[in-house]
Amino acid sequence: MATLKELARLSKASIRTVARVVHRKGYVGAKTRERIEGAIAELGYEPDLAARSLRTRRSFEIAVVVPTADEIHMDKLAAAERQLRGAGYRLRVFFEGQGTPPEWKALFKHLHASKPAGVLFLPALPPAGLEGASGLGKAGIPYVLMDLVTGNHPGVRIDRPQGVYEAVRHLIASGRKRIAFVGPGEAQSRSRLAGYRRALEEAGLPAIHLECAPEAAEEVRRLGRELADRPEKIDAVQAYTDQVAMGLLAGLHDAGRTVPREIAVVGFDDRRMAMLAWPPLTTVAQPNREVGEAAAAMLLEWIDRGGGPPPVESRTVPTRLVIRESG
Amino acid sequence: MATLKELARLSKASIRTVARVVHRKGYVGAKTRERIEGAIAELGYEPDLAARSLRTRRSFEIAVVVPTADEIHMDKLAAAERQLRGAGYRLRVFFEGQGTPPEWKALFKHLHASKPAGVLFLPALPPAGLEGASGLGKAGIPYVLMDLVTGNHPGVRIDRPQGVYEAVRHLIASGRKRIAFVGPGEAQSRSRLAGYRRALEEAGLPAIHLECAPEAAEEVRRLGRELADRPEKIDAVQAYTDQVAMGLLAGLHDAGRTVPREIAVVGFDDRRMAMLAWPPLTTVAQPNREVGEAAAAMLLEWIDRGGGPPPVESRTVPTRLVIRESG
DNA sequence: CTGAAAGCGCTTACAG
DNA sequence: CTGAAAGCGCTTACAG
Repeated sequence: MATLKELARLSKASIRTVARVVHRKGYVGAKTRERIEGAIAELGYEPDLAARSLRTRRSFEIAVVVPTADEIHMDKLAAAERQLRGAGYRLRVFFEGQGTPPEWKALFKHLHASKPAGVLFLPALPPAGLEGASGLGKAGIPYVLMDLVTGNHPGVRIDRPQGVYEAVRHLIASGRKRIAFVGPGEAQSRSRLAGYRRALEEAGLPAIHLECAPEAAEEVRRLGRELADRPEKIDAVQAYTDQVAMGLLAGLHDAGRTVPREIAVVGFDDRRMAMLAWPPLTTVAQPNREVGEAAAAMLLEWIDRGGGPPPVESRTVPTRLVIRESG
Repeated sequence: MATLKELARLSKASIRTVARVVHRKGYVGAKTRERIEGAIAELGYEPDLAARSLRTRRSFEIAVVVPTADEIHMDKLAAAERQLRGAGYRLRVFFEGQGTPPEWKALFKHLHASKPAGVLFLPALPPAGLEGASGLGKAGIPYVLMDLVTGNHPGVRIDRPQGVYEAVRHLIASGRKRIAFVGPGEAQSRSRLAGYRRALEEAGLPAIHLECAPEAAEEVRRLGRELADRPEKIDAVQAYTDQVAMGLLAGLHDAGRTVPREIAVVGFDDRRMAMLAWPPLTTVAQPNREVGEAAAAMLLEWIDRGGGPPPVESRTVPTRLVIRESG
């Protein structure tokens, strides 16, 4: 690969001057500049990032910690990468806790030692990861959480209450009166429950929280089978995720119920499968692209400030109700 | 961060000797070694990769090109990363062609210039990417395709014919006689069709290829609606992907058909949603972990050989029939 | 077996 | 405005 030295020789200028052109700063005589730019194009020069980081002691690497590699999170990451790449950074990914138990200690030790320009944490980061993230911040390594749920971290807040609020309002507007929320317990469902309860309260309708483990497909399906026979006379469900919604649909179909005529079902996430469900799922879409772009922007801003204290504000991005056929 | 120099000072040895301990090669006196190892632990030394690659002119980066970031491909990548990380390499990801049109030229220019230790290509790589990959190989940069479909490339071949063969055999064994294949045209479906046709021929049953664009959800659903009324009297379907299978299921349900009683449906991929379909989808599972591990192994092997010509052999990994309720 | 030294490509304070 | 030079941390051929 071409080096500054070769560039200098070819264009009969000093390394110093070539560097000026490469960095687009400092005055360089018009003719000299022209020669140098010609040489850059001719040799296809790209600066050696290893040398640059060795010299400047800064890195152009953004480390990305990926606790779960599902499509909605990868869409967020793809959007972030676009921005970050444009700003001259590269993404280095660490899958952690998939297939093998996570080794947070080793990972954070490595991150502290390799000093990336910044770190991006994808959802769903467990407590051990959250703690490690704080440690990075204290050590002056900027970081951003792609899904800020709780605690005092720089991150992007996905406005779940608002999306769920809209979804439940939509159910109410279409005449539903006994709307259940199906998902995990209070702690994990907090933000969705907030929107759910607000909509119901405004309409003077009762809240019905049916708990289930969202990953337990069989359990969710069974719940769906029994849903229509429950004493609460449920006529609609806001599910915790699309996956829960799909499990409920399966159970409802098992029991011979018609969706949405007897029971409406609304999901959350808008995965690609949502439109393939039967009936196609009405759901609250996560704004993956906006999340990625907002996270990238926050991280770049903190990096450009040269480390220091974390940004005070987190950004909140809205969710969006997507109406299909299930509710 | 600690440097070799500090380590040398702390352990009263020369840099050369410290380097020996770090690299675990060459003889070092027992006492010296002990002092040095103590110092390494105490300072939490991790070598500076920028300096190392600047000096050795080799990189410890594996570039990963990601044309589509869906969960099954990310599972493959996660498995590969585990192996590669263990061997001292880091993954640098490039999402290409998601959200913005792909810029293959710029990407490959960058890859040639930055000389990663190797490059991993995830499915589904379009022709422009394939061509660029060959170019890397010719320039001495090892690469592996995670899903080798066609052409002469080092890569992992997913044994689709065998999985589809098993699936169709399973359908035949359960009494199906008019088994259709639903998916895109000959070229794209070739490997699946091979397994499909072999099973049918062996049983003396007719092949029925119904074409559809796998991404066109509405079209697939319509096809599903009309499936049972077709002159071919179809009683089972092998779908191109789980997504096609789900679309067909939706259409079949629209038309009031019972699955699998009237028509059995088998998918391909075993996405996480497959078990959430109604009825839960019988499908052919891609061996994501094995694919990732095989790809990593091939890449490491080529890297260790120090570039040169590509490995002659591609590896083939088997697929696996997962029987649920839809067929 | 171990030490002193050169040099990878870059950036940048210092001269001229 | 532009040139010569030092040094980032590492590896490694060369001495001793």
